[in-house]
Amino acid sequence: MEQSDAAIRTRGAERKAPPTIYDIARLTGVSPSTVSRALNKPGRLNAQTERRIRDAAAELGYRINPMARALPTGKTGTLGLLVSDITNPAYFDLVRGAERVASETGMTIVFADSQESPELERATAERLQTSVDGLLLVGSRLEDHQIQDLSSVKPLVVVNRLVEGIPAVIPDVRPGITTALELLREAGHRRIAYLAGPEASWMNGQRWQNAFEIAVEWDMSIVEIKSNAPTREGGAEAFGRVKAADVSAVLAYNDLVALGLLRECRDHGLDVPGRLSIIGFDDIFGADLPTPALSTIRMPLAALGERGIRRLLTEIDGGESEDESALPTEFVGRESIAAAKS
Amino acid sequence: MEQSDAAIRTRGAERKAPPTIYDIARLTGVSPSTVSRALNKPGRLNAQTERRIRDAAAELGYRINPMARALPTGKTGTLGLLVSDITNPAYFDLVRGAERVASETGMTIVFADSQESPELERATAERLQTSVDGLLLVGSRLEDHQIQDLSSVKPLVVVNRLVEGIPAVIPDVRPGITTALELLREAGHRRIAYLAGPEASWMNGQRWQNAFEIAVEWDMSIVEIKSNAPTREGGAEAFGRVKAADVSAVLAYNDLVALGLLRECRDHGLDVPGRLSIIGFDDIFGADLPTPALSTIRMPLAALGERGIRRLLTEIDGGESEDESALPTEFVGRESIAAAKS
DNA sequence: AAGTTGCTGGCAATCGGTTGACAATTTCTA
DNA sequence: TAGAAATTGTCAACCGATTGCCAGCAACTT
Repeated sequence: MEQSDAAIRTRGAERKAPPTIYDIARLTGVSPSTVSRALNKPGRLNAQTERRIRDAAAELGYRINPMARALPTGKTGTLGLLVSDITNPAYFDLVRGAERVASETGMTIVFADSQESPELERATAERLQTSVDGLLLVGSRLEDHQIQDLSSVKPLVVVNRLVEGIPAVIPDVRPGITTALELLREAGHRRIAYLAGPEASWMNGQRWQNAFEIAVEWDMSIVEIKSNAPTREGGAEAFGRVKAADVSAVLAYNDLVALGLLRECRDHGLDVPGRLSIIGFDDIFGADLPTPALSTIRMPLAALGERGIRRLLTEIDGGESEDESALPTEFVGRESIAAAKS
Repeated sequence: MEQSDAAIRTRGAERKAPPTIYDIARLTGVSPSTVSRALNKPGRLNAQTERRIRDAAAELGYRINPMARALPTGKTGTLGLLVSDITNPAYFDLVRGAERVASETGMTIVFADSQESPELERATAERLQTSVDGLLLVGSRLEDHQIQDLSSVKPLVVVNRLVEGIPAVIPDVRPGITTALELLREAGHRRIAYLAGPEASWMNGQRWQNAFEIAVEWDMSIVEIKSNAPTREGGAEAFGRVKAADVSAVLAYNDLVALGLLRECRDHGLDVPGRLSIIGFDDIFGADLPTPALSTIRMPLAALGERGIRRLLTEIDGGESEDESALPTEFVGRESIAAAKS
């Protein structure tokens, strides 16, 4: 009974309109523009007047209406963050980093994902652009010119991607891969495979490219194996091809793929790391959970998110920040690698 | 060289203002209000005129300015989604579900987390409220009256929580817990523990309450063990207390805690499930990864997200939807439980 | 033929802030 | 003490849509 009464009360409650600067103006006997100045241009007004207005605002519980402000200024106080797949744990830390910087600077982040679909990505990006001050594209699957087009509308920064003329924040995968391959070589591995990610992913290209160069330089044989999706399912599904490739170690596009493959190996009785060593990328949540725990190349995700937002903010301010150096990656050794069977 | 040229070109580009209805009006020789009608009130205008205007809009690449529309209508087309901890994989599916419904209905979701801090949650909620049409509070750590206060400002729906007078979407944990305890009892367990979550979590109360009732009914002894945080660290940290409690099975507040405890057991040589059975809640990403794989009580996360948003939308429309039934949970048996040592 | 009705489209006010220009008042300078 | 300079607050236009009201016109009634 009480419950339903309360329900009616709350639902029926005609929510009173929030106070505006006009209310404050009336209460303090000044004009609305004066209120606006008191709140936004400290020092522009007489100190007493400003005090009086601020007090009144506080008393009324005034909150600025972002929409109303956005109209004349064109600034919404919102940033868009678009990732390729929200269910990839790799984005946790990145989002956290981005969020921290944003809230420090009083910005709000709108978070969306494109579910690995370029078409959906473009549509979402365009939709977001109408209501944000700038866009952060993480691991975009769009083509260069599409990104450039978007960038001509509103400030835009890419993460994990390089596009001509577009400000970017990227990691340097070289150190991590170098350490990983070094270890493999020392452990006697001579034939390795790279289990690929999406072709549209720039990051995938980087990882393959670097692994390739280093392997060649060190006289290890390396092959690229396709996978259908950068997910655990995709990794599991590639098991047959990996097995057929007759390699002793696999570098997988990311930890999801690596975990999928790892599990499939176990289910098929293929000993990891006894007969096959597996290395992933990202060091996502859960990489340390399986037995054997997954070795991986850790990306500086939080830093990528932070820098990405910071870069976007200076871009919005029209600032001329030079490109910063790529953020280093790091190999994380766990149990999924061992010496190659001779 | 090319790169820096391009950089200058794009950065220096004075981005042209996007087209407005005034541009369309000028181009087609009608008044702006007519353009507005053509675009929003199909049928209100002469079919030919409408066609002409729509074509012109398409040609100019017109996109409505949500801010400008929000001012007179008061509708922003945005919904706020506030979770307690963005790094909890349990929210994946929930967010995905919410996002799907939102984008189906043309709404944008603003996603934020409160990092388990009630103070931050309140502040974030208030900030969001100024720019959204409604708020979805998932696993809120606020007190009832705080939620009621928020609800008096803008439409609000809670998920995983019940507050008097506030529309809610919740799961029914009973079936899952029942099955789990049934299994434990059949396996000979007589002394079990519940490893608690945050006191401010309503869901924690539910899980404990139900487990308690069922255990008592079935003559199993049950104790509640505190944990400091609903994370893997929190679970690991509780190991000592669990061990000291001399129980043969643990029901943990969520999978994160369960995974933390599981790992700590392994590291301390305590055999799971040989000497201790462990069950979590949520069935998050990674629950199946460890050895032994974690048994858990799965929550209908995607459905919670979907229903939450749908409920919020009818709330915004002022619709009088009655409360739907709670969504059932389901026990997922994996390797982390076994017969109790006699 | 006068009156009704229905369809089209324009006018103008409005949402809640921001900001350049300016007037009124005070303070400073010589 | 007159005149210049600095300070303080108001006016009014503007951002880009939405919408109630109304007028013009054609078709339809009776």
